[in-house]
Amino acid sequence: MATIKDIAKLAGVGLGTVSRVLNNTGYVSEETRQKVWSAVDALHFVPNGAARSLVTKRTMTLAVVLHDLTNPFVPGLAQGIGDEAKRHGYTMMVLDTDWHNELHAITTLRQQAVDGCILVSPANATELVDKLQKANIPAVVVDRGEESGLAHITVDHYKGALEAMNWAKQQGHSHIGFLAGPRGLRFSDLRLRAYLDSIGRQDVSLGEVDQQKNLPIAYADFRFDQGRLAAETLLYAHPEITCLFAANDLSALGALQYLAQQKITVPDQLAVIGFDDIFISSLVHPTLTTIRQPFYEIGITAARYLLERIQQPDSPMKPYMFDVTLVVRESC
Amino acid sequence: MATIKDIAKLAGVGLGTVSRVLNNTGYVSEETRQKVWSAVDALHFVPNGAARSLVTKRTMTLAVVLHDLTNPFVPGLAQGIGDEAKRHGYTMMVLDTDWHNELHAITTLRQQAVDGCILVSPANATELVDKLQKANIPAVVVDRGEESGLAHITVDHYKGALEAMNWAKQQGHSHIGFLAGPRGLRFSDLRLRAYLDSIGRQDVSLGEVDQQKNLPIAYADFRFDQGRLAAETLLYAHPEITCLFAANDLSALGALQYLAQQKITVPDQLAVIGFDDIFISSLVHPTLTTIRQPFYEIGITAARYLLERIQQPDSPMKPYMFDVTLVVRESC
DNA sequence: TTGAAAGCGCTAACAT
DNA sequence: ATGTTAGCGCTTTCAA
Repeated sequence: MATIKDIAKLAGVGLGTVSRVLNNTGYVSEETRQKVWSAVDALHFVPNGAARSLVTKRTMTLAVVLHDLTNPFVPGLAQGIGDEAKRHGYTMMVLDTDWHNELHAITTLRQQAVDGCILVSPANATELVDKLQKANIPAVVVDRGEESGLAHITVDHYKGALEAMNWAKQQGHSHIGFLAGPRGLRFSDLRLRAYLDSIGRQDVSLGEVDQQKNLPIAYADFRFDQGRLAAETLLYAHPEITCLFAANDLSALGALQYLAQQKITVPDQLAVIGFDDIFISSLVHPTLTTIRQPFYEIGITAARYLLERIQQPDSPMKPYMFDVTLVVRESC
Repeated sequence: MATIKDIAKLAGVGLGTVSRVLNNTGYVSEETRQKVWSAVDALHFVPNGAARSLVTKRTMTLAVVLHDLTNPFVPGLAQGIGDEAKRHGYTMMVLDTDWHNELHAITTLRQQAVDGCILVSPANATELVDKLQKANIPAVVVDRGEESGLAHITVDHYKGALEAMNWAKQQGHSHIGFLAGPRGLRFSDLRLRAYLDSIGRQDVSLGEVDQQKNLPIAYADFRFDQGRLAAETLLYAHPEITCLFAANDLSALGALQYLAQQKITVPDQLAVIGFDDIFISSLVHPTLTTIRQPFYEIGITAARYLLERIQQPDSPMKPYMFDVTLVVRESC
């Protein structure tokens, strides 16, 4: 591998000049510039990133810490981040924590010295961002940390769930069951809160939900197979239900499958409405009415925001709240 | 940020000793070892990857170059790679080329100096691997480069397509149409070849296919919407068809959607069989009969193979050919 | 078993 | 406008 020393020798100039040409900094005459570039071409020279990072303290790498690559909303998000990163000359590093090892990921980040980091709905945002801050790594959180004043981007989950409920009511449904996501995840809780408010149970706090056995709520934990089971449980316990609102599309899809097997027609006998608008939702039969989150745009924005914070670490933090859209299809 | 200098000072030892403790190399007395580690803990020291890379020439990073993060088979593959990489202390870097810029990605790789690279069905494998070789970056190709003696991993596409066809025939279908993938992609061509052979047209070379206007083949280019159109075209031109074999699940799903809209019942009026077994395929109605590729395992193997080649660059290359499995569901 | 010193390839400050 | 020099933080000889 050629080094700038080789380039300098071949071009007959000093080390500093080569560096100046490579980085377009300082004054270099057109003539020497040419000489350097042709030496670069001749030797197929590519600067050594490690050496460069060592002195500049920049790696031109962004990290994305996420929980599960196969989660259907992740690819769109990651693509947005990657595209925007590339546009600015950055590379994207992906750390899949598999819902644990978040701290381990942070250690990796510190070693690899990424310039910044996007945390996708981390389990413990505050702690992670704190650790990153100590290591001087700017971070942006997606769908978390709203309370704690971190740099974050989110979606109006509450409003989205409310819109879904309103649409269902508008379709004439007065008994709507809820397939809840995991408790403790903020955006999951927000959707649950909206559901409760919408059915007129503002009086029930999130902590009390589990005591209220008569509420038409079952936990599907955002998962397909749990969605099937939860739908079954819920319909058995609450035969009066005419519509299921699922906290995410995947569990709605599970419910849909269960209903198809039971020969329950959708939406005639039972309507279903989801949340997310993942790709699959427009393909299943019946197609799923849902709330769309603009994942790709969120990714773009997250990357852009992070890049800003990298350049100006103490610029004031702006809140980003994405709006969601009701996508009406066949299921409700 | 603390450096080993700080550690050395605090622990009252020399630089080399700290390094030896950190890397578990050479002899260090238990006592000094303790002293060093407690200094490390006290200062929250994390070694600087760039400095380390600069001297060791290793970055502990693997790159994955792929074309489209949102392609449904990618997440499983990437997860396999990432998991195996993590198990060996490596980090995964993802480069999404969006079907062009492959060469640009290579430049990034050279700069960031990854230790190795997995190319997922690159458009021009030989050229890329050649460039990487010149930069001393070991590479493993997934689904490409079989001809050219590169380190590669593939799936028995030919046999898989044959199995799909045999199953269709076994179900009593004698007029089977083909929704082809893009031409020129090796694994796409292999599936087409198997189709032709299976309908007894060994005489038609791949180059001649387009001249043979009477063949029941339409191009769906692996895409959902093209799958819809291709199904329509094909059924119009060849009403005798009773079964559609799609070169991948996504286009099969497109065909399925078209058929549902036309109130053509599947599999009674028309059977459909796909290739890939992406997640969605088990969720649509009717569920899709298809050929399963073990994406996660392929990812694991690709990473493991790459790691081997990193350790022993001139070890003999082993061919890896994954078997596929017929997954019988409702559509055929 | 340990400390000292050289050097990885580059940038940036300082001369010239 | 250009060459020289001093590190960046670490590993790795080489002595001791």
